[in-house]
Amino acid sequence: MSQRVPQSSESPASTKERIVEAAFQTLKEEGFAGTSARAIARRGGFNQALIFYHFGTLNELVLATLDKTSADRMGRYRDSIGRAITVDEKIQTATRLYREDLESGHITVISELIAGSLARPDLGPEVVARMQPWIEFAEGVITEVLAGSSFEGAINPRTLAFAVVALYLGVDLLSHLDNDNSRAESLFQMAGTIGGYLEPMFGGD
Amino acid sequence: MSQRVPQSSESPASTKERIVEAAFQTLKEEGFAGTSARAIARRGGFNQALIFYHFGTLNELVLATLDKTSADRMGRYRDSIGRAITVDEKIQTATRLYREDLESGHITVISELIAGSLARPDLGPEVVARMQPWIEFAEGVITEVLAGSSFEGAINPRTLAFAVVALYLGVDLLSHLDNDNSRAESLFQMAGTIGGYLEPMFGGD
Amino acid sequence: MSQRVPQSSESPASTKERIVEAAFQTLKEEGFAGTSARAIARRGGFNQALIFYHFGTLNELVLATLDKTSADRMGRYRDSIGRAITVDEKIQTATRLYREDLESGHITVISELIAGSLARPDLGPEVVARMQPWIEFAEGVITEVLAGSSFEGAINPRTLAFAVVALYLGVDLLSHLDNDNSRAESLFQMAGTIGGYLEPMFGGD
Amino acid sequence: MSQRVPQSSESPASTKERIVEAAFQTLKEEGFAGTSARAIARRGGFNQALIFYHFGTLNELVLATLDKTSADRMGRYRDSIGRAITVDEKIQTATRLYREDLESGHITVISELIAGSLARPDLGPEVVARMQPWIEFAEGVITEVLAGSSFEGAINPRTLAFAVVALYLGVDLLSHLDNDNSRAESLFQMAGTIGGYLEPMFGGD
DNA sequence: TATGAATGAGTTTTCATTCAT
DNA sequence: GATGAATGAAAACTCATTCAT
Repeated sequence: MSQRVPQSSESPASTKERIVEAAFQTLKEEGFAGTSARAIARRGGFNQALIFYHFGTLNELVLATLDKTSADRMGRYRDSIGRAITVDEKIQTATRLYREDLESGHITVISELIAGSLARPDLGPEVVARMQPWIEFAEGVITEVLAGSSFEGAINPRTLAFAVVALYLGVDLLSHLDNDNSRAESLFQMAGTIGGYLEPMFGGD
Repeated sequence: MSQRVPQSSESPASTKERIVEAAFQTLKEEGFAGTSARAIARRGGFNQALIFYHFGTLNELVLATLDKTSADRMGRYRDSIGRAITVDEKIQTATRLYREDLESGHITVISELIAGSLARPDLGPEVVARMQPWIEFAEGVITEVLAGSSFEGAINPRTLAFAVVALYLGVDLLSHLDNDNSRAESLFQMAGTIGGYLEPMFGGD
Repeated sequence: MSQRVPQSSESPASTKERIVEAAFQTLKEEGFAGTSARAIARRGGFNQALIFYHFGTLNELVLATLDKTSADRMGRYRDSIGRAITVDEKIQTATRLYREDLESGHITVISELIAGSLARPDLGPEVVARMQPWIEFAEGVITEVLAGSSFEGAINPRTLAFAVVALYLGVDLLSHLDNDNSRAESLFQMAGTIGGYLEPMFGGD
Repeated sequence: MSQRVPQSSESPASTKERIVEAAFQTLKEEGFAGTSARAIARRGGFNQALIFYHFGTLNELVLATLDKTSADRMGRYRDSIGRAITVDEKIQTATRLYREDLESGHITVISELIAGSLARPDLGPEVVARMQPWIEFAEGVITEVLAGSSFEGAINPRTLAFAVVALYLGVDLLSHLDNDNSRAESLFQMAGTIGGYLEPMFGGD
C-alpha cells in the first residue's frame, strides 16, 4: 500500500491535491466569483461536501490553492533570478518568468484571489500575508542589485520592493481585466532598455 | 404628509444623483460585496426597485458611480498637475492629490470596483475602459516631462503611463487590503528623492 | 382599494398572516424539526424567500406564530376564567379550555416550540419570555382564589403559578410525545375531586 | 505506539461505555442539537463511524444514554426514598435528590432528550416509554403515603404519579431554558411547608 | 473492531431582478 | 416616477449514514 510511483502529471494524487487542483482550475477559468463549492466539485468530479470534509471551509481551500501556486512559483523565481548575474540578465529572466506565470495560470489565480479577497473580510489579511514573502524576495534582489550603486542612498529597498510587487499586481489585474497582455510585454521591454541605460550606474559585478 | 422641501445647502439633487451618491457611500463603507441593491437603497433611504427603474441594472449604477467619481477626480488632477512646473513640483502635487483621493474615498471605491469587477465578467471590460482616460492623462504628463530629456529615446510614454496607473492601482489594492497606508507614503517620498536625483537629466523648463 | 370585508374564516388575509398561518399548521403537523422554510412555503403555497422578506428570519416567524396563538388563547382564558366564580367552576372551565387548546393545535404548537427552542440558543430565552404572561395570569387567579383561605400563609402564589405552568407544559409534552391524552383528562378529573374536598378550606364566595 | 493501558482509577470501560459516556457529556454540554455524531466522536476521542458500528443509529445511542443515566438515578431514588419514613422526610429526600440530578447533569440530559425527541418522530415514543418506570416508581411511593389517609378516595395514585413526573419535567425544561433554578428551589420549599400542613391528614406511620 | 473517506439530501439565507399598482 | 411584494436561483455549510479496507 502506497509505493509512490511517479505517474503522468495527471494521476492518482491525494484527494486533497485533487481538490486543490480543481480549485486552481476553477479560479483560472471561472474566476473568483465563479469558484463556488459546487463549481469546484463539478470540475473535479467529486462531491461538494468533500471540500468541507478536507478543508473545513471554502476560504481554507482557496488559501491552500494560493499557497500551492505561490510556493511553486517562488521556487522557480529563486532558482532563476539567483542564476542571473547582471541587471540585464535579471530583467530578461524576470520577463521569462512572467511569461511562465501567465501560461501556468498563476497570474490569473493571483489576480482573482487578490481581487476576490476584498470581498471577504476574513480572507483579505490572509491573502496579503501571503504576498509578504514576495516583497521580501524582491527586497533581497533589489538590495543585492543596488549594492555599491549610486542609488544606494536614494532608494529604500523595502519600499521599492513593495512598489515592484504592487506594480506586478496592478499590471496583472489590468491585463486580466480586458484580456490584453501586450502592455505588460511592452513594459518588460522598456524595462530592458532602461536597464541598459542605467547599467553603468550600478557597481555591476 | 411631507411636502418635499429642498433640504440644507445642497441643491435638490435629482433622484439619479441621490442614487449614485448612495452607491458611492455604500461602496466606500461596505465594499463591493456589500453593495447590494438593498444596501444602497437602505443607505439612500429609497426603494430598491428605484435603482432598476433608473439604471436598469446594478452594474449600470455601479458604472455610473465610477464615472462620477472618476470625472470629479480627473478635474482636480488636470487643474493641479497642469499648474506644477518642475518634475519635483509635479511629484509634490501628485502626493497631495493621492492624499485627497484617500480622504474622499475615491481610492476605496476604485479599489473595490476594480476588484469587484473581476467577479462580474460583464463589468470587467467596462471598468478597464474607464481607466483609459487616466492612462491618457498620465501619458500626456509623461510626454511633456520627457520632452528633451535624455530618456526620450528609452521610454515609451504610453507604456510608462500604463505602468503608472497599474502601480497606483496595485498600491491602492494592497494598502486597502491590510489597511496600511504607510507604504504608499514611503513610496511617494522615495519618488521625491529619486526625482531630485534625476532632475538634471531632464531638460527642465 | 381595501374596504375590509369580513370574509369566510379562510380568505384573503394579509400575506404576513398567511405565512404565520402556514407556520402554525406546519408546526402542528410536522413538528418543530419539520418546520423548515421550505416546508412552510410548501404548505402555504408561496415562495420560500417570502418568509425572509416579511420576517427576516425563521426564528422571527416562529416567534410571531407563538405570539399569535398565545394572544388568541390568552384572550379566551381571561374571558372564561374571569367568569367562573367558585373553585369548582374554575376547574371546570380550565378543563374546557384545555380541551380547546388541544383541538386548536395550540398545545401541539406550544410543546413543539418549547422543546424546539432548547435547540436554538437564541430562541430559548425569547420563548421563555413569552411564557411569563401565563405565569402572571395564573398568579392572579391563584391569589384571588387563595384570598382568605387557610392556605394563604403556606402558599406563595408566584411559585404555585410557576408550578401550574410547568405542570401544564409537562403534561402537554408527555401527552404529545406518545399521543395519549387520557392521562391529562384523568388529571383534570382528579383536580375536580380534590377541589371539591378542599372547597371548605377556601373563603369561598 | 500506544499500547492501551487502563488509565486512572476508572475501570477500563468497554468501547460502548466510552461512547455512551461521550454522548452523555455532549448532551450535557452541547445540548441535543449539538449532539451530532461528529460532536460525540470529537469529545470521546474516537471515530464517528464507531458510533454506527456499535449502535447502528444515532437514535439508538441516544436512547442507550438515556437508559444509562435513568438506571443510575433510579437506583439512587429507590434507595433514598425507601429509607425516608414520614411525608416530610420524603420531601426532604426528594429535594436532595433533585439537587443531585442537577449537579450530575441528569436533569440537563433528560430535558434535552425530551425536547429533542419531539424533533425526531421515531425517538419520541421510545423516550416516553422510558419515563414509564419513573411514573410507576412515583405511583408506588404515593400509594404508600396515601394508605389510610383521608385522600385515599379522592386521589388516583397513577394519575398523581403522572402529574408528578410531568411537573418535574416541566420544571426542568423551564429552568433549563432560562437557566434559572431558583423557582425549582422555591417549589420544593413550598412543598415542604404544605407537607407540614397536611401531615395530620395522613395516617402517618 | 475500527477508521478515514465519501456522499446525497438537507439547512437558512441572500441576491438581482420583475411586476402590478 | 415610485413602491411593496414577490420570485427563482444560488450560496456555504452540516448532517446521518455508508463503505472499503
